[in-house]
Amino acid sequence: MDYITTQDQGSERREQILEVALKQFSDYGYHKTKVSDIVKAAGVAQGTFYWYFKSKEAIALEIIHNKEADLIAVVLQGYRESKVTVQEVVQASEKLFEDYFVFSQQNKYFMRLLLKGMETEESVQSAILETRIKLEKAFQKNIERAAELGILPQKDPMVQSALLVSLLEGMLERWLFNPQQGYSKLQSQSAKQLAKDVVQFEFFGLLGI
Amino acid sequence: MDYITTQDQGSERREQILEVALKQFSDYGYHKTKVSDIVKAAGVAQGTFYWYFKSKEAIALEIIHNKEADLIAVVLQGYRESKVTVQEVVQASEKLFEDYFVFSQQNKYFMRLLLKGMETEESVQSAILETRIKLEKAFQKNIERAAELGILPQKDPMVQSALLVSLLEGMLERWLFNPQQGYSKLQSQSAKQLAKDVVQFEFFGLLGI
Amino acid sequence: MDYITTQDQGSERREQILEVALKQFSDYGYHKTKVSDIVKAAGVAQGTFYWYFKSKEAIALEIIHNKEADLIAVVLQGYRESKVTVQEVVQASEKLFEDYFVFSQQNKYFMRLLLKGMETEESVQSAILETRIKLEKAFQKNIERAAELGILPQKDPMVQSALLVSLLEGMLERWLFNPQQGYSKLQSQSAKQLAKDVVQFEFFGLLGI
Amino acid sequence: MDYITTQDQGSERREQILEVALKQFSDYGYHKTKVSDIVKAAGVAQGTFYWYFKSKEAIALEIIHNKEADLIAVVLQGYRESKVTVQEVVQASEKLFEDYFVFSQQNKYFMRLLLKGMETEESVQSAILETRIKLEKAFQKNIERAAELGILPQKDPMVQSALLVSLLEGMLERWLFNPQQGYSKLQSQSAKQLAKDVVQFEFFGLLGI
DNA sequence: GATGAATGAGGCTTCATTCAT
DNA sequence: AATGAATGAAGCCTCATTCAT
Repeated sequence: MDYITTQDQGSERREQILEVALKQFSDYGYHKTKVSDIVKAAGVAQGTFYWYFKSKEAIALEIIHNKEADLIAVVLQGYRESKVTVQEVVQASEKLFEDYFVFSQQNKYFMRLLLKGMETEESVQSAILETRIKLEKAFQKNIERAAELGILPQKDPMVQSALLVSLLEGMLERWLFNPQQGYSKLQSQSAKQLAKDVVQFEFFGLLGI
Repeated sequence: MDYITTQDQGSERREQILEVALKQFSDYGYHKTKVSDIVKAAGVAQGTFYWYFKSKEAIALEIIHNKEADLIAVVLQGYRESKVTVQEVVQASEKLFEDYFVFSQQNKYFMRLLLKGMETEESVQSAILETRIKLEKAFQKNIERAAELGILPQKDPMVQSALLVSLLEGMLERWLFNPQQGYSKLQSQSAKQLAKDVVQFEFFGLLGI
Repeated sequence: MDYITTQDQGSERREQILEVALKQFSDYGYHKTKVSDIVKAAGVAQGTFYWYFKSKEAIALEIIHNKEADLIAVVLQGYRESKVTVQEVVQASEKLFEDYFVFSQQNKYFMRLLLKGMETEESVQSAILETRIKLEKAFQKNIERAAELGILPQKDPMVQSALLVSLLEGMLERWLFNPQQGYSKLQSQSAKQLAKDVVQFEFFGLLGI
Repeated sequence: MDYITTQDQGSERREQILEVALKQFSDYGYHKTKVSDIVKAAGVAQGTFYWYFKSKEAIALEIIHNKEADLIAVVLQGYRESKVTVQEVVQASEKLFEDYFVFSQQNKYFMRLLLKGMETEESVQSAILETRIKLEKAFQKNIERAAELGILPQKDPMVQSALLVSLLEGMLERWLFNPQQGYSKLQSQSAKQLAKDVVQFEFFGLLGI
């Protein structure tokens, strides 16, 4: 007989409500997701929601903050080793982008919130925006390092990271979220293949080799 | 001496409500924009809104459809003349992107709706999505033509237009909409300069000349 | 060339609005009939309605009062001559009921208002009720006279007229107004035949000769 | 000692709202009865209404359906035993009519809805009409049986039941619902006495024995 | 911890009526 | 006389949040 303590059963419930809320926010948006929907899907009573969370806004905020660190970690980790040749940088980029796409695949709902930026309270909006900025900063830092090493031409790194992240986010959106026409070929690609396409374009543009 | 007829004064009211609504939808989103807010800002009574529009949903739909054609026209027009050298294509691209950014600047609120894709009724959502798809299709067609002419390498034009539009939309977002930190340098650029940056990256990538 | 004065053209409009309103009140009821519906059907502008009538309530009141006198006249006229034999009374009744049904047929919409007693303002309600009471009083007076002449047994004339009018109104409703099942045979009857049925029942009951 | 469970307290609230709504619908009609009136009279908040009922229309429908079965049962039960003489049939009729009037007295508000047929949504209208048709069918069936047994002359049973129900409904209206003049004597009668009057007229008419 | 009934502010919309022309 | 745009009170309903148990 295992002595399962009940002390963290609440925790489990909490986790479950969080998950359900994330999915619904992502699928239907913040306003169209009613607290009553969340509790129904989570199989708890309406009051229970408010035992665990102060408000609908609070749970949204928590959802954002929860995964922020994980996402940033993916990017920062991607550049840890120093590289010296273009070849190495390209390979590192490929690896990084793949990680980014894999993470997005595994955290589809979260990423949709981040990109589609739900229409919600100021506080949540800000949280989303900040996360995205942090992410872009992480990319920017790496571009700067590569420029210092003479691997990349010396151009405005802010603009370059903006271009790069635009690429990543745009492709991610089309790959994971756009349900309909046109992108079926894209959607059947693996994260690795998608990363390759982006890297190719990133470094060499349309005319590229 | 012009005899200004009063006959379209009603039309003016209508137009004014449309404008106010567009701005508010763009600034605060669909759900947070109350009909009562719109009429207050437009200086008319609540009932007046319903004299001109069937519902809140209807005005949103009309807003989208209103400018769709204009936007598409900008892109289609951009490629009318045939080009034969890379130089010409690059220049044409620059011109096109500039037009796109200028249009966006002049229709800032509309473009924000399009990109941030407000959380709203199905019908409006679809209208937005369709507009974006049409836009991308327009770009795709031109890439295909350039490939046929041997100006661009023969790659998947769907992926290439997706990459391109990602670039444009991402930069547009950072240029026009992101109110805060980091993008001040970007935001002070002219549409022309921004177009140059994007074209440079588009054709030659990070490593480009 | 006829010199049609335009002075009563307004009158015509007025009449037309009255007619349209009567039909709509009867068909859809007071509350479900909107002033905007009436004017649409009458082919005039919304403001025109209020040139002719003080309010929606006022037009309803006028409609009721308009035909009240006609209806009462039908009943009072029915008993003008003195009768001395049962035979004569029965024949007179038959004639009277036929008149009543014919009038109802010709004033279908008005009679429906009277019987279904629309859900409306107090004042209109009262007007309807009063009309019905006047009608019943007219019947009652005649029953009293017949009783005095020894033609009818001396019973409570109030109850008898109530019974009689119940009969008339109930059959009228089923004959003219009930659109559906069961009454098709009834509905194809003439006013004369219907009057016969009612008179038969009135004087002799179910067991009657 | 009774252990009154609190489990159906919610049910009590529901019941109370139903009752209040029935009374108000009956007294003022469907449209003039506002949901805000109902909850005020019931002493609950506006939202509470919508916890128990989907809409104003839904509660009206439920009210109708609730008592329909009871009413039909009264009529059907009235004729269960077989009768062979006129005397027996008359007595059975008297009993049945009395039951009908007693039920009506006890369900005054419901019966008013049924007879005055409130101006409301299609669905409720239909529910009311159907109930009335079922009732008349029940009467018709019994008249047919009496005719088969040779107790009543062979005439059109549809017409006869129509006449009969007209009588019952008309008298009920005057007995229970007409607040004013003229019917005071009627209104002070017992259900039994009223039933007698109607039966007398039903079988023998004005001239009756 | 958990329930679900209860709350009430506030949103969208309708519609009788008024007003400027 | 006539128009039709404009008004605003008021109705139905939603839904985040609270409360008694």
